[in-house]
Amino acid sequence: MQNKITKTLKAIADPTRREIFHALVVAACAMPITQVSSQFNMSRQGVTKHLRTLEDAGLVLIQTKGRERFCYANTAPLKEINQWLKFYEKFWDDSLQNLGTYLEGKS
Amino acid sequence: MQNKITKTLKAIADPTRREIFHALVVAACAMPITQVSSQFNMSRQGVTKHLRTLEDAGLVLIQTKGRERFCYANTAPLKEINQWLKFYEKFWDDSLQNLGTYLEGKS
DNA sequence: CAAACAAGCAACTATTTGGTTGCTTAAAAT
DNA sequence: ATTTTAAGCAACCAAATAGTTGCTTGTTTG
Repeated sequence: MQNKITKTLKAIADPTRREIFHALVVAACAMPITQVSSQFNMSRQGVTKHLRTLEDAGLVLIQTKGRERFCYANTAPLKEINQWLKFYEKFWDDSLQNLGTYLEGKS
Repeated sequence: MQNKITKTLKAIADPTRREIFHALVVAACAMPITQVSSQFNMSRQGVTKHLRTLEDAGLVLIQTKGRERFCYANTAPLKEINQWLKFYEKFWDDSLQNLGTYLEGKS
């Protein structure tokens, strides 16, 4: 349904999800869901939903071990966002002045 | 209500909005709303709503001239996303291998 | 085996989002 | 001065989102 970059952007557009993702990145080791959710002022199910969104975007990988499900951050999908941004870097710092130029010509 | 980066990310998380933004960037000149909306298979009001979201994120600047409202892209807010990404660049390419290492230690 | 624990599933709710249409206002053109 | 045009506003709608709770399932552990 949604393409990859849209999924990734939507995943990180939510501040709670950015926090969850960040926590997993800095943890540098896999964590079972309960342990993740214990760090947030939210029900386990709430966190699970966010984790699923992140997993769907590939930003979190989950591996089952017995009754536990270990979550781990994967930053790779962020590369695509970086690529997307690269195109617009060319336009940084000259947008406003162009607007000025254009509007002057009009008046 | 929402902080800046969240607004920016939400704005570009929508594919239609990314298209509108892109069209304005490559146009390199300000365009009245009707002209923007003519490029999309959507009502003018639909496009206007998206433009407002983009404007609220600072990605589009709008200046009124008579009965027209000229829209212009401003890429500056993307810098903040770039900053956000920078932190995670450090972790690119080693996420998966760390997971492997961790899980091996567990078994 | 029984108790405790990790997590999934389903149902429900409120809010936000992406879109529409109809009507009004104000500026420009004829 | 009338008509056309640009755009705003408001109301409405369906679908998605962010969250909750209650219950079940399956794995550990005592």
